[in-house]
Amino acid sequence: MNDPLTAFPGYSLRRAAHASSSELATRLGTIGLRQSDASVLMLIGANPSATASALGRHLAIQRANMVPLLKRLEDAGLIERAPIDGKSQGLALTQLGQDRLDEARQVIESFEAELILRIPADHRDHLLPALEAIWR
Amino acid sequence: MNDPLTAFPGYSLRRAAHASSSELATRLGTIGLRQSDASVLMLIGANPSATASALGRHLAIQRANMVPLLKRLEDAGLIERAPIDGKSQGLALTQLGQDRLDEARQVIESFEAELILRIPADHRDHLLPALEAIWR
DNA sequence: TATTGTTATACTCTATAACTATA
DNA sequence: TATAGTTATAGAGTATAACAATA
Repeated sequence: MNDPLTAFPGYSLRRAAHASSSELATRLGTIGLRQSDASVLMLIGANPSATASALGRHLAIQRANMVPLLKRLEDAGLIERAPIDGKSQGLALTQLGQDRLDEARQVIESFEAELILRIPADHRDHLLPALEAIWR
Repeated sequence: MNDPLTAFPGYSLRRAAHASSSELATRLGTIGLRQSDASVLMLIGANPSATASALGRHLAIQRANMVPLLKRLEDAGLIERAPIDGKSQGLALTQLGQDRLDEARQVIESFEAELILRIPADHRDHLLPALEAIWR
């Protein structure tokens, strides 16, 4: 089939992200996490007592959409909240959350390693800086 | 904020695709098209009398999800269907569809040109081959 | 006044299963 | 038997508006 789309980096970006994302989602699913769950756990792990709003801003997830996400993690016993002041609450991993994060990190790191290996060596080191120029 | 995610190409791939995708969606919205609409129009334009199933396979859109998409394009008077045999139907652009495709192409091409310019020159030519290695 | 957390809601995208009719 | 088109449906991601309480 004649394909005028694949010449566009933007189109390939979408297709590559979708393919890679589906694969990672499947793997994280085996430990009961979504990609957004894993992102939030990693960010809380690296920033104990961060607030929901701050995490959302950093991850480009809106405040309103953080609510069910955090509720899910809390209901699963992975995170807990502690009041900072009357308005904000700091988030932290429980021990179970820390353990789950360790599992997630293993899944993600082996996934990322395989992803990088798929890229021909002469293009490999250019990918991350090129992508960051697009969204950062 | 301490961020362990941005070191991962897979994460940056998602963020870059989302950022780029939102921007293009906004621009295509001004001419009344979604990204999937524009993709399908471009593919029909380059492959007259292609079937819905074949387009879907090529674009990674499932048969079932092609139905409302094509109905929308047909209702808007952009495409028409012609029976190939008792089972399949070939898709073609109407004159209105051809005109809309020309508009979409302008939007996409200027978008893609800007996207490429955002990437530092020494990384620029590596992006497309790296992305294609991921999903093709 | 701006921000935090929240509720409610809606739209889009994606996925699966099942059905009919035809190749 | 496999394929094309279709229906119905569900899950997930994303977006906006609005509200109360607090900084």
